[in-house]
Amino acid sequence: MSGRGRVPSGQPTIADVARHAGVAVSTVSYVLSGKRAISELTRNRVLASIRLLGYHPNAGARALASRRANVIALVLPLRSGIQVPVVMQFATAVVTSARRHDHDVLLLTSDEGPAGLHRIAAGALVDGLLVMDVELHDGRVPLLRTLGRPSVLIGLPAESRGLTCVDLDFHRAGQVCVEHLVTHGHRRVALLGAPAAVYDRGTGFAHRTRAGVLAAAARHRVDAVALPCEENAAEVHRRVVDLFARHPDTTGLVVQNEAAVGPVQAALAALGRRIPHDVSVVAVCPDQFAEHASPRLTRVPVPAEDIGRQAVSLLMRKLGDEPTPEVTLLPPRLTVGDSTAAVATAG
Amino acid sequence: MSGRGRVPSGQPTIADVARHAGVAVSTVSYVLSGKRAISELTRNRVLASIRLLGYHPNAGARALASRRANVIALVLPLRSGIQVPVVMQFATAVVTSARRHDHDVLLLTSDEGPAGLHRIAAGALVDGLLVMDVELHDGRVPLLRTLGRPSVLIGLPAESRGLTCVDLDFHRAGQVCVEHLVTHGHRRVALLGAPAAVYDRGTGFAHRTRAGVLAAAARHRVDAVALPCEENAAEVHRRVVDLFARHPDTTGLVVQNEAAVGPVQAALAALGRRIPHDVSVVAVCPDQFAEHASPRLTRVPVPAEDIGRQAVSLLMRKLGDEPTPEVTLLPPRLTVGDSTAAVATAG
DNA sequence: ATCCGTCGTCGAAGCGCTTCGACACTCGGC
DNA sequence: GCCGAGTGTCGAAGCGCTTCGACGACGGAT
Repeated sequence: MSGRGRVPSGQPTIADVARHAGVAVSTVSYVLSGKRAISELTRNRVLASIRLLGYHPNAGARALASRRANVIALVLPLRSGIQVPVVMQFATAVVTSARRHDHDVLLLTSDEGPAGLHRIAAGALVDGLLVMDVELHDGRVPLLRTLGRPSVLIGLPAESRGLTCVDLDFHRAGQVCVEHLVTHGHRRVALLGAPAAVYDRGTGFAHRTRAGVLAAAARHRVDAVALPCEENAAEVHRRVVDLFARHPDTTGLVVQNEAAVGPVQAALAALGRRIPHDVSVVAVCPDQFAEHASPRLTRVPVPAEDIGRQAVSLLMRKLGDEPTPEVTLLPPRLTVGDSTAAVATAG
Repeated sequence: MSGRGRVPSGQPTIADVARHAGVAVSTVSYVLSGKRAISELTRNRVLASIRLLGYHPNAGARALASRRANVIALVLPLRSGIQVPVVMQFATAVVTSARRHDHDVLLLTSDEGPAGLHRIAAGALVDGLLVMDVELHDGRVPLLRTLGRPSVLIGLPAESRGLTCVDLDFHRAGQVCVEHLVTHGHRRVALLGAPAAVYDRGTGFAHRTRAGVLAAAARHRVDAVALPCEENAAEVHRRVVDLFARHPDTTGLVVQNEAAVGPVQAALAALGRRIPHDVSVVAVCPDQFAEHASPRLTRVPVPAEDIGRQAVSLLMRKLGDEPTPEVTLLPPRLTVGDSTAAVATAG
């Protein structure tokens, strides 16, 4: 009496398909992978059997034999102050793009620390990693180099040699905002940026935007201040009041914090400054958000979808051992809304 | 001349560990799984070798041999109008809890449709599924029954027989809000709920909250209206103005839409109605959010963390073939803030 | 007719792990 | 001194798939 026999899983296996189609197991495999020529006739017979039996290849077996899990990791730190909706947009773009490349996405937060990345990578649970919310001096960067698996960063650390990074060109975005304001005659502008904690830990996009704003202001010889900006209404209110107390002649605002946009508008209203008559506002934020605000904001959208797609396709290229550029910065595009106007001619 | 020899992966295998420790492969396996007794001495020797070699078990091989991937799927539809931050909170709670149970999380959006769920489940990529944003008549529910893998719903469909569901008791939450207002003497209340689209597709939590609000109002014989509520400021403003035009004697507001809270406050301010002197506001939303609003809101927090943890632990129980309750509803707790007060005695 | 190159298919050897039965041992009870 | 019941360890058989080499069959060139 057989003896060992573990119970069969219930799911049909490739052997079942082969038997049903009257071909060898390897033939079924080649039909599925397309790695060898198979006659039209055989292919159709096999495909019919597959459909009939409801066959789905076993992921574990496939990963084991092919040394490819067809899964990529999405590493999301989920720190305080991150812009949740933007992150979510990235995540969905990544999942969707990955599926187009026949890969699935494993979600990793960082609270397991470096050990988590090791476990995942060394255990061959994933073929490659996508790392989000990158800091200028990110501790994960050296780690990535030791993992022995391809990775792509969404964001740009200070030192990008040997890496593959994708992001919006936030430096340029900051410049573009200021230039737009300058073109409209504004001579004193302010950046209301990310929460202080985000700058403190050296998050790339915040620093780069600030640098861009300040650089453009300097070049055009306009006065500029950059302020961090928390996300709750009371804080924002205080900031704005304070800003206009110190610099009453401020007429241009760059806001890089979608959560702060509403409160900023409210605060300006409370100060009796109208948008755009008295103060022009440019936002760096997801497009949807800016579009539904009222007035419709002049903005530099963060193209989360594009970036996510790019990131995935770069990672796929690396998985296929193709060379990839170290840094891919998407050019910012400024969309004019109703929140900016020429500066009012002095009384 | 070996011949076949594929290149070795580079990662040490269990065989390497066994050789290094001078034991059999199976012994290493038992040290790792604890499924058979191993002497202290041997265990330590093996563990030392593991650490020394930097061994991590290959996930695919393990999944194949044990028929357990140690991965669960998190199914997020990501439809319009979902409350992104809440969803994100769930997601991170799920990932964290899953790790505690030695599982990883595969992120699935629904844009691949039912086929995606089949692929994942039949291919044994995951051991079980966690399904979020459940509608009253969710098309995925019958599907889940056919997958042959355990699943847990975060949310509550109309028909929950044979399922396992976890959620906040939103019906009770609605009641609690109204009761709080009634206790403070309010006689006309309104619910500003989720966006219309959310009700239209029959999302459970929105309907259940509305039902709870209306039921409590009826029982306490106070007047109540329930309005859907979009997320952009202009819409909200119109709604609120309209509400008070029709029912100027409204003094209690239940808001179940964190994105709308700010605009609601602004609209009330614009109408010259102060919180809480003229109008009391109770929010159903994540705690963090309510806590940082000003005034600090009276709220029924959505305990995303708890729910996520519960969901995972129920799923783990199902994976272990233990019985689970069909419906687990967490009791709502109302936290008093500064946005509600006794109704002003009529002038 | 013969030879060679292609095409389509097959069989078998793993991939790295878990798990089952077998097989020493040791130890207490009689 | 022997038996039986644990203990601790080993060997081997898969898990379901991919991939490599082999090998007929066929067709065009010689």
